[in-house]
Amino acid sequence: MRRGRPPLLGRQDLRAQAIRIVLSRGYENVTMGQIADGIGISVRTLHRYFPAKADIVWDEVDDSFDALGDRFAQADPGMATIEAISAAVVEVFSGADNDANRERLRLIAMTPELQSVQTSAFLRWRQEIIHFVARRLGEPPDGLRPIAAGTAIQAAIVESLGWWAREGDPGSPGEAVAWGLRGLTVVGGV
Amino acid sequence: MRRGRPPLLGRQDLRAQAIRIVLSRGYENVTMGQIADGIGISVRTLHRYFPAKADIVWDEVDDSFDALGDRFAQADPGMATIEAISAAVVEVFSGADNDANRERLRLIAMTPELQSVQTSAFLRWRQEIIHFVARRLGEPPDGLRPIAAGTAIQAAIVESLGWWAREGDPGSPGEAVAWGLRGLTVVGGV
DNA sequence: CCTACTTATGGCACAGTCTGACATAAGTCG
DNA sequence: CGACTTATGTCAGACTGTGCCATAAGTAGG
Repeated sequence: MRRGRPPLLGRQDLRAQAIRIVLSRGYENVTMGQIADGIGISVRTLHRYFPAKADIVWDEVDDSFDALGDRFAQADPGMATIEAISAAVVEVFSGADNDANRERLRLIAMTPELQSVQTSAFLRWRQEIIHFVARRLGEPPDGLRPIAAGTAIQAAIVESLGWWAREGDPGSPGEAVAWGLRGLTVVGGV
Repeated sequence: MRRGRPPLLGRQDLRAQAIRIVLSRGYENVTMGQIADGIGISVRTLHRYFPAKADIVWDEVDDSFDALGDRFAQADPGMATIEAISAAVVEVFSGADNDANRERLRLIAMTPELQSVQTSAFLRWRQEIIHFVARRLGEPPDGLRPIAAGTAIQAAIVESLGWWAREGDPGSPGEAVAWGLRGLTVVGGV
């Protein structure tokens, strides 16, 4: 059996409760202490699960990593790179709860501290995209072009999601991403 | 005449001294208190000139804004959007001191806290690019495609500069940016 | 049951960033 | 000289984040 003292709450529950509190009061208006109190744990424990406050909001992205990686692996080799990435993101988002996502993404889009992300989740996601681009270009993942293009694509995706959340666009988040990435190719050609 | 008590040091001198201290000891190894002591001013005053610690490093970018905006205004209408932006950035950087720039950019590239930027300078710069893209696309500056593409292009530029500084690339920073942005168009087409 | 071990949690102190309120210094203008 | 204006300094405080150590709550084995 599993040794040691069992956690009071699973990571999922913890995250759900924390996000609920953050959404209800606003990211900048609530402190880690208030979040911890609301959940019923100590601040120290909260910080152990989420090293940075921003991780509370971004960490949920972790769940879509495996899915995204799988989509990349299965991507049609004949499909253009950006199209393949767009398709993968669209699929990952199509299964998600749009209303909950919109609320969380709007929070990110409207909170500067959350937009400038160096969270572990965000970095892992970027690496995934960079490696995919590198394979497509046939270049090493630490080369200039994969890094520059991968980072740019990630930025476009995040910005598209933010725009979708801010504007209250009637479509799905996946559609917004597809549009945004297509805008990238248009600019590249024009 | 100018009323009130004159500043002890101009903003330029302040910034130069602060950057010198940061570069010599490392961004994360030096505190605002140590920087203030090194200059000979109080921490509070230092914070008044640079609201965030990251501004000390990024603020110098401000100087190239007007130049960048001018280049955009003079850009050849027949030139492709990315080419025009690339050319403008190259020109702005060609006049700069490469060694000093490399040192500062390497600091940014190797300090996570400096890469995730929401500094005022960075945001102004982004808006400049977004507006240029919007004019080229004939779309409003708050539309999805200009925002997504503009943000992506800025990310590619910054990432290219970081790569150039990290790798010790023998070329100029402008060349690295040109390469990185070209990689963006390649991915868009492939 | 009792002991050893393992893991989660809590409490505490602390460094560091950043802000607000207020006093003080150093100029100009009349 | 006195009124005004601007820059600086001092102080207290909130907040994030980390290290250290004690404690709680389980399991495994005698």
